[in-house]
Amino acid sequence: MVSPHLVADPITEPHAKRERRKDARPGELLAAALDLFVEKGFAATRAEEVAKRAGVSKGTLFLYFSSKEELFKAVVRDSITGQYPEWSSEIDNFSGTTTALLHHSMVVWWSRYGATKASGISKLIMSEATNFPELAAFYQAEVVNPGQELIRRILQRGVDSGEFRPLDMRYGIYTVLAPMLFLLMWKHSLGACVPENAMIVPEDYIKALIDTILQGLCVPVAEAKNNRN
Amino acid sequence: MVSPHLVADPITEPHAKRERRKDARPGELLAAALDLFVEKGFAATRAEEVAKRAGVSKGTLFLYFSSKEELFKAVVRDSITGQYPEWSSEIDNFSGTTTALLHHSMVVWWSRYGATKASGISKLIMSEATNFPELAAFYQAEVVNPGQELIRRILQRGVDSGEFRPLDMRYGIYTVLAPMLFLLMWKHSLGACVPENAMIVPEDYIKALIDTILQGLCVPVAEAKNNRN
DNA sequence: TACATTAATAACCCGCCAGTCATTAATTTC
DNA sequence: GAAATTAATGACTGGCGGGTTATTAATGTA
Repeated sequence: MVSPHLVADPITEPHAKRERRKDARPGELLAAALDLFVEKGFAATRAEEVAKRAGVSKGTLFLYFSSKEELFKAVVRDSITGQYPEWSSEIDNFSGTTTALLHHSMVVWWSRYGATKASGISKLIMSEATNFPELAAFYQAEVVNPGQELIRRILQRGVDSGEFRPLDMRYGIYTVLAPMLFLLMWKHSLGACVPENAMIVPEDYIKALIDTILQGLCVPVAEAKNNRN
Repeated sequence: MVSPHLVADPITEPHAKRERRKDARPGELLAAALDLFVEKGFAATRAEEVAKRAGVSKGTLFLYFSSKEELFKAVVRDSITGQYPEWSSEIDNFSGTTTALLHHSMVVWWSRYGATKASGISKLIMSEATNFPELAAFYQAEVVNPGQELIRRILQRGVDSGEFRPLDMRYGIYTVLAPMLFLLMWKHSLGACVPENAMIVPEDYIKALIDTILQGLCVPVAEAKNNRN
């Protein structure tokens, strides 16, 4: 998680019973909640188990967060939203081609988000949005909309420079977003239960993906004339 | 669902109490289960509610399906797996270009599966795979593997004919699969809770997608020379 | 040391739900 | 139309889990 712990992990370094540590509790509870939400989903995560992992009783959890939903919102704010400003300025300051920027952004997004525990939150939301509409609305407003805006800026940069063909931005962003979110979903769903031979290697997937996104499946018209067999 | 009902919908045409209709019950229970699994997911669907929607008591449900998991497997076999033979032969018999075949397949897949209730099953599995590993394994074996094989055959046809560039099939299939499954996920998750302006229109999404898949984002090298601005 | 404050606890409440089983009654058999 | 068969029922069980609260005890204050 993002928030710094004020003390050592309560699991590895157990404390005396009934120790009073008001400042440290929220961070420890958020860390435990992130772990369990990602592992089991929102509905299937038990408040008591979150408390236990954080080294406190269930009563203490509800002392710091008024409900399971509020706990979840706090986890999202703690582990996702905070990264946007940094990404935004990286896009602004990038000096290479937009092709390189796009490539770079996808690889970096995966290594700094997709490959981390926090990405399980995105999977959780897509999984449980319809059962918890308020959480979905919260996520749409605070995570999805700002995130899509970042992609839009990258693609617009390519169109403006003449590198990319003109795009309907309303759907163009999904050219990038859809395969990346699919990879994320896969990693946290079937990818976790699948036989060796059906495994996706994220780095290889992204490499193959970028190639197709940029050039398409078709043989370029110019080459096609020479290669006809 | 696919299986034909042997009698009219028990909801719209209620029957006398304790009517004995052994032949009709399984189909009605499968239909009710599909509705509710798609609407609420596997874990959140209540056996009693399935029974109620099918017009029977909970006891009767367990008379025909030994557990909730067996009920789910029966729903999958009833509503998805049955379609594969037809799709397979359509691919074999298609006589146009592979570009046209790919386009056609994606549109048809959406209209005959993605846009229907049954597609909610795919969303459900990606959502709950980690909580129900046996269901995930079942789905991987009976749905995912055969489905990916169909896509592979389409792409290989294009490579063989010289229309498509050579592809690493291990990842090439995801060029097609990922955006389509993302659309499906979206429709059944955030897409169901999202404001008007963030809505995805599947037909427009697919149109934009196919264009990019085939040609890529980049301006073709040949044109780029003329268009430089 | 005595008292006040409050962090932390554990028992408790209440509603839910997968799966069971004894009972009921519709249908079949003779 | 009586007996046998079996489809269907609904009450019941056992366990779970979000949230509450009376109680306990750690810490601060004087």
